[in-house]
Amino acid sequence: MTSGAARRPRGEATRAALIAAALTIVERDGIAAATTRQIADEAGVPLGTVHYWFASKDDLLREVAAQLLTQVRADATRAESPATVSERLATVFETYTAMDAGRQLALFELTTHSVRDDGLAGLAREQYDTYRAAAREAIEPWANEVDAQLAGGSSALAALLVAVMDGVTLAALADPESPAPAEALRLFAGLLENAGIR
Amino acid sequence: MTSGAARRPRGEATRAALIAAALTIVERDGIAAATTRQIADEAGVPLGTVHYWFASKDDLLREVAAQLLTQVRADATRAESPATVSERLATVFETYTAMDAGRQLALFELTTHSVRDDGLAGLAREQYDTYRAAAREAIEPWANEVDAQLAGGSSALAALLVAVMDGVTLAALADPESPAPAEALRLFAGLLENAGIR
DNA sequence: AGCTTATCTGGTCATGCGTCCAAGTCAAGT
DNA sequence: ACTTGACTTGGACGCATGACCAGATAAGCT
Repeated sequence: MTSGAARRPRGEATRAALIAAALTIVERDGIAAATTRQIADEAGVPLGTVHYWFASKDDLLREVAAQLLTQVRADATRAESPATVSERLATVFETYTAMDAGRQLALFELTTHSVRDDGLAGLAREQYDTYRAAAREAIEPWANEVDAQLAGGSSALAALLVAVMDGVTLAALADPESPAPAEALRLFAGLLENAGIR
Repeated sequence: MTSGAARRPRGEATRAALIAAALTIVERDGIAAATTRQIADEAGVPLGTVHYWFASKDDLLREVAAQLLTQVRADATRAESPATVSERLATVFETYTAMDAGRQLALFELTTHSVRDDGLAGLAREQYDTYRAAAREAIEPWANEVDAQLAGGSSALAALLVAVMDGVTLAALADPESPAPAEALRLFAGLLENAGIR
């Protein structure tokens, strides 16, 4: 990460490093552990630098959240298009579970934190808008089929997919040993096929 | 002369009051806001009392979690038995949404907090065991039907119900204006009926 | 009565927090 | 060569935090 860019204002690199460091800590240790000191330490810069580049800690947090959502979008579009919905569901699930557990937790923490804290208002909504958009895009190939056969159409299905993935992920985080999340997901795929979606 | 007002020792009542106060704060302002001082203040006792009754803040937190789970169990069993699964689903959803938003958030915070913090290890697992048990109990009347028709049986259905409710609830918290959560739930009920569960 | 034990209380401790600032550094522009 | 302005730095500020303690008080027992 130290590679050149000598022509550009060096400062921006520091700013980016701080965001990256904050992201690392949020994923590894949680939002609560992301203090200004820890972040500065992780980035290898003195404490004072943090407040030169960010007016407040919440400002930094907002940038971290934006980066997190960008990664979610990237992960969502990266998955290829399998033949059937249940295969698609399986790959999406794999993408989720392959994702670092810390990042999964961070996304949940981000939601609750945003709902509680006025300083981060609206962030949770953007987060779930992003989720639903990604899901809608993922089922795009079956859109016509779904719209014809399912109440609420592909929009409702996208929302349901997000809900199921969220619930399954959270349950898997809470109890990694339990087979319940995987079973639930398999059942859900069966229900979809039952409804004529494949 | 120190201010008189010699109060009589209340014993265990003080302990219970502290747990109740902590619960109030956790639901109203979040786990992060539940500091020992805030709790003592809410309970109307001096700060020192907190550490007389609880060895550490985590100890108090554990009691709060236990109380929270007890309430969840009570809410789950309180609901009456409707005629069909989709009606049952609707009443469960109402129970969830009727629940204070603060409490819903608190339960999610509890999960993430427990997974992150070694001091509260195992709590999240107990939480989701409780959820699944409640769900299994809720669909008990249809157990035979479900076991015969659905892959994974009523155990898998219970897990899926929990996942859907969790996901839908979280989405509703993140964006109270959006109709997506309700749509998703309606679609899910339709999928169940499609599978022959009523 | 005195003695013992449980409960309560105000104050103190070290630590960590977000924020701020005055002085320092250094490359680019004149 | 000198000024400018972006960038960096170490230290400081006031406040909140979890934990702890020695002394005060009340209740129960002999």
